[in-house]
Amino acid sequence: MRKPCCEKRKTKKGAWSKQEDEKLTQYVEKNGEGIWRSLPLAAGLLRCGKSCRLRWVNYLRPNVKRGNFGEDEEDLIIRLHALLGNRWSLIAGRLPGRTDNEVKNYWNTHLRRKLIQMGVDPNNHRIGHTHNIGLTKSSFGSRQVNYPSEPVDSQGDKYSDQIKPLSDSTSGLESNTSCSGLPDLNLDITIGPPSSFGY
DNA sequence: AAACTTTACAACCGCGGCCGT
DNA sequence: TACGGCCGCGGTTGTAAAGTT
Repeated sequence: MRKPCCEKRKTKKGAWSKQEDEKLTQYVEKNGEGIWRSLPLAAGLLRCGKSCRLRWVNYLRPNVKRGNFGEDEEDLIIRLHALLGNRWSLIAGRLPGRTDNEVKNYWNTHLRRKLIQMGVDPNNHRIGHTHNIGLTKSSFGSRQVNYPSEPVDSQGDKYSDQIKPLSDSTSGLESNTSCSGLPDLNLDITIGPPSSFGY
């Protein structure tokens, strides 16, 4: 059994102070990301490396977008969740400036509830407990969200402009057949204006 | 105004996978 | 091939803020 990474040293837990944020930011800006395990000592922080990484990635990183999610982002998250399930890092990777933690939190606090209110099971994106595949929920707020009507093939072209196949392996969707039974999705999704979603 | 409840989100924890030895 | 260390991920918890009674 692996020991917790922070067992060796006395480490601080809980909310980060301004001073800690500044130390971490200065260190990462000077030395770059990586080697999280040794970073706290080098930066003069009484935190474990994982904690530093989380704080940097989710909060301090310069291009992190904070604040409310737009409607286009909401739609994209819902559609991606229907395709990918709880693979938050992959979903977040398609949302510039958003982190997996933020997407996960937003899903759990807002979108899950929204889908439930709409009568959609947030786990499988089906209406109620029927086994419909290929549902089209006619309203999401004032707009429409189309769920995938069937598993995508490797070309991924069922999702028109928003979801296109990637040519390289950096999509994070690495295998042809995922262990969860999902098809090879190989998505290349960008956020466009809501009107371009084709609803 | 106070007490209580709900919501939102930052942070922690444990596990699995990858990589070097 | 086996082992150990590290990183990243997803689930869960803690708590401050907002809302309600």
